[in-house]
Amino acid sequence: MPWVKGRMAKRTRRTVEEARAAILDAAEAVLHEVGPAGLRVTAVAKRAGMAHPNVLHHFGTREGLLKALTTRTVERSTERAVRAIQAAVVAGPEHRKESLARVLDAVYEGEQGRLMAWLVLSRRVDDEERLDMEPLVKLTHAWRTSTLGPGDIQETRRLILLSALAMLGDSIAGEGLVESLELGTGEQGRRDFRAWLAGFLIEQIEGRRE
Amino acid sequence: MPWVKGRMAKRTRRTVEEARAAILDAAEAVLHEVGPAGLRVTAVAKRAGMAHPNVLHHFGTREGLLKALTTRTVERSTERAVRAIQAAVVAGPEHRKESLARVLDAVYEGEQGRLMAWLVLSRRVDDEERLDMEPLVKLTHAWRTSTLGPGDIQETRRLILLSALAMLGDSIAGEGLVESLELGTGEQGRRDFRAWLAGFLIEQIEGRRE
DNA sequence: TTCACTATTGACAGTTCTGTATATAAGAGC
DNA sequence: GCTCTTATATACAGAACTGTCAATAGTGAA
Repeated sequence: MPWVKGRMAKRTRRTVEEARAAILDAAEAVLHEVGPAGLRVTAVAKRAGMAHPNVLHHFGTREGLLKALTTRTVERSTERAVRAIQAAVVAGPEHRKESLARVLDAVYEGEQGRLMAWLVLSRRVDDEERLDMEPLVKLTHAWRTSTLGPGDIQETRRLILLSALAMLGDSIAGEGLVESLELGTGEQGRRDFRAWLAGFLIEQIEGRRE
Repeated sequence: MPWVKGRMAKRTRRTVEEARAAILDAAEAVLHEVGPAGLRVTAVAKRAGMAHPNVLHHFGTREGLLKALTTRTVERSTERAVRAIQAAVVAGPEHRKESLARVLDAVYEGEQGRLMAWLVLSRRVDDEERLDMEPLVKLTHAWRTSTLGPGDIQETRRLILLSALAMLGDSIAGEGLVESLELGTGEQGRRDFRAWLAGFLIEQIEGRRE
């Protein structure tokens, strides 16, 4: 049977890598808004500027797309965190507070926090994608001891946990809560809080040093 | 036209209040698992043991159901928090740490934390349902000054923010992160962390008192 | 230029889901 | 008992969504 119905649109042919990246970027934007359960293959395709079967061609199924996106997000997040801490280490002890503030900013910077929150909440991270926190613990503890002298590593672990949970909460509810508590408006209020938190953590560590 | 197809099932007729409560309970359980975007009216009905049009009869639309559930969840959460803090106030200064730990436990106790996380993340709280934190601030500051003497209320606000964000993060990622950081397993690890956090907060406040 | 490969597309099938129309039975009130 | 109200049920319509299939057009290699 000949092929007559409809007129074909112009096609832009990408390499496999380009196509996959474009689709993942689009999926990330969609997921940022509606979360994994609300992610529609058609919406992703539309945002990526292609027909939806092409998305399925590259990722097999909707579920495959979500899995790939989860992997990429987790990798990027841990990468980002490790790099920020390494930067803090080389910055030296005299910039403790600024470095720590920058670490806090970096961990769930921009949309990454919301993405992680969605993925964790829908149990997509933590099952397949167990986070490996050990390098982060080692790095942080090394940084801490190098600037403040020896300390309890369990305490480091707890402080990391506190920071991680607070940053995760911040990326979910930060804007609303900062304003509800009259601690400033919008992004500035959140940055102020993070700066304060950095100082708070360092004071606490110093107070326990002896 | 006569009505012949199918045989009617036994019916249990509830009052409006009972029916609405049963449906909201079912919806809460479903939402706990899959979030607002994943909530299906049919799934709620099945869980509540009724046919799905009955759900729509009571709440109009799927959206109406979600709105009602959001309202109920926000009310319950704030109620719970306020009550826990009031209990802490009457408990007196000698039980500061235990009281604070119990407040932290209560805020997002059980499934409430996950529910709030879903609702905030999908922007269902914060638009219509702006949280009113002022009573909580007042209560907490009164408690703080009554046990520790006068202090900066801005600091109280920041500490509340830190606690709220950490508890929110805890209800989302607590289990996984506590284990990843080797700070205990399961619920016990989280309780330990909350107890430690209570002590941490109080030490910090005392250190800044003078 | 020609050819092979495959990224991309339009059309469609099957399922699922929300919302509606209509019928019925469980109670409440008389 | 009888009637009226309405919570609940079945059946169905229409839309949306995922995944399949076959056709087609870029693109690199021969």
